[in-house]
Amino acid sequence: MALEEIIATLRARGYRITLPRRQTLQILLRAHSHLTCEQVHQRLVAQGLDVDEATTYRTLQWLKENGIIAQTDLGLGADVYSLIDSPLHHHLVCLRCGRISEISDSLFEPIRRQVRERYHFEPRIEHWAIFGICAECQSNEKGKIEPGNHGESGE
Amino acid sequence: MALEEIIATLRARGYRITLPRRQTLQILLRAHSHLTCEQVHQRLVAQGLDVDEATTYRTLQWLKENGIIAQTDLGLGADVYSLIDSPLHHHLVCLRCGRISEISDSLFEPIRRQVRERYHFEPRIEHWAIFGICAECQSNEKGKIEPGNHGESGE
DNA sequence: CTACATGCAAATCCTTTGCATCCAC
DNA sequence: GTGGATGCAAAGGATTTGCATGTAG
Repeated sequence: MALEEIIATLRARGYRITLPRRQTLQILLRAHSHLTCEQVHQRLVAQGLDVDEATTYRTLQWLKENGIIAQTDLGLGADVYSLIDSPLHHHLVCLRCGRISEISDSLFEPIRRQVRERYHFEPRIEHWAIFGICAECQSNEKGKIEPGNHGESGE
Repeated sequence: MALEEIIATLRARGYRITLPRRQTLQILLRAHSHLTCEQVHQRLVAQGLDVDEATTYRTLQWLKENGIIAQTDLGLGADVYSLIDSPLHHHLVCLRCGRISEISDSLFEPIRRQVRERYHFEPRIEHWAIFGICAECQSNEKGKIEPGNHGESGE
């Protein structure tokens, strides 16, 4: 979906289109990846827009409520925000090394269908993180935190 | 898994078994559901154990690192902690009314398998929340936040 | 005994909020 | 003109941390 198209939709819903809102949206459209609020804010400032970070939080919240972007916890401390555009994608996050990789949305289709059919629940699975251990860390430190294994220290 | 069995495992890993640790574990074993750190702490105090909440956070962290419990964000503000015991279960959380319902782990088996096979990634899907709109809210306020629909206000 | 766990209190840090001002419509 | 959006600054609240003390092994 193009910028002006989204803008028009939001305007049609009765919202006011301000410069902070327009530019925030533009940044997310161009990003092609997820960004923290802080990162979005930094880019806004870099573009010469003297906007407050609280406003950026409010704008992101608003875009989320309007189904334009998704909010995700990737274990980075701060949540990330990303455009909901097709094709959807999700992430694998390694609990050991922190590496984040991308996975296809197709894996989630079965679970979406079953949740709809069996529970009559409409799932919003737009940008997810699956935590676990990546291939590399599996070979490096086999099942270090597996229950039943023998670890060594509290940290 | 029984209390003493878990204790023995942890002791074998070289950890010290203190009263706060033993009783925290006991509370989680008896709970048969998820609890926030605050709730765990309250129960510890109610049992007459004058433990600090910071210690409770540390204990929960430790149990998590040792694969005994899972930590989940159910959208309640604070994360919840629950024993990893079979059969696993997960939750549907309604974004409208907040209702939380339980779903079977079997829905997740396909995605676990595919993540393992296709990405050689070992997923830790122990206690998840799927956010979305429950059946009741769907009929009450059809697709209020669907992209493409016409909502009304910022709040 | 000695290192690890705890108590206490303060700090962190993401996120939200109150209120006066401003501006999109 | 008017109500919604923003700036500013401060609060909020879950979680973490530093350090002295206590205690499990």
